[in-house]
Amino acid sequence: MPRHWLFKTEPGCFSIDDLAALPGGVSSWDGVRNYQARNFMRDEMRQGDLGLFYHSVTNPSVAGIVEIVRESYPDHTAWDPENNHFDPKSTPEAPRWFMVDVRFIRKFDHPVPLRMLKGTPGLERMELLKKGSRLSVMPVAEEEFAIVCALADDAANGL
DNA sequence: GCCAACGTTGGC
DNA sequence: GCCAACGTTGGC
Repeated sequence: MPRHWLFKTEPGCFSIDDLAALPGGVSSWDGVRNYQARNFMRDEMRQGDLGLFYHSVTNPSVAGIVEIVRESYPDHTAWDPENNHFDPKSTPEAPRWFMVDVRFIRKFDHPVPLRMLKGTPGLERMELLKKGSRLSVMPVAEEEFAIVCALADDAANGL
């Protein structure tokens, strides 16, 4: 049974259009430097799982859907002193940070705004909506995933 | 720009 | 192990 996830990113840094423009629409989800988020990627994500692609900060909203196409492997950007996410405590021999590869599936014609999620029945317990939630990678319940997709389709149909 | 909430660091 | 200080995230 595939699980569902949410990937958070600032669109000014990496947007769903950026992902869609890559060859095959595939990108590694590198740069995560939070242990809880890492553990989700390293231990729980499986090929074929689906994820919501969330834009934070500017027009906070769910922008589309991605799929996990490669399970976790070491995040080599942690080894590069020139990289913004460099971490000297991570080495090729003892990698500390991990990432998965995601593939672009779909961009919503009408992104689902955060403020709409907040008022939608069935999403009360969504991790994203919890006060002070700052996780950049988090699980999403199957029902929650379906509700968000339905909201996007409703918006596309002018409802 | 503001500020609440969070994770990490480091002194003790 | 505790906790204050700090830097960061992210909504508004």
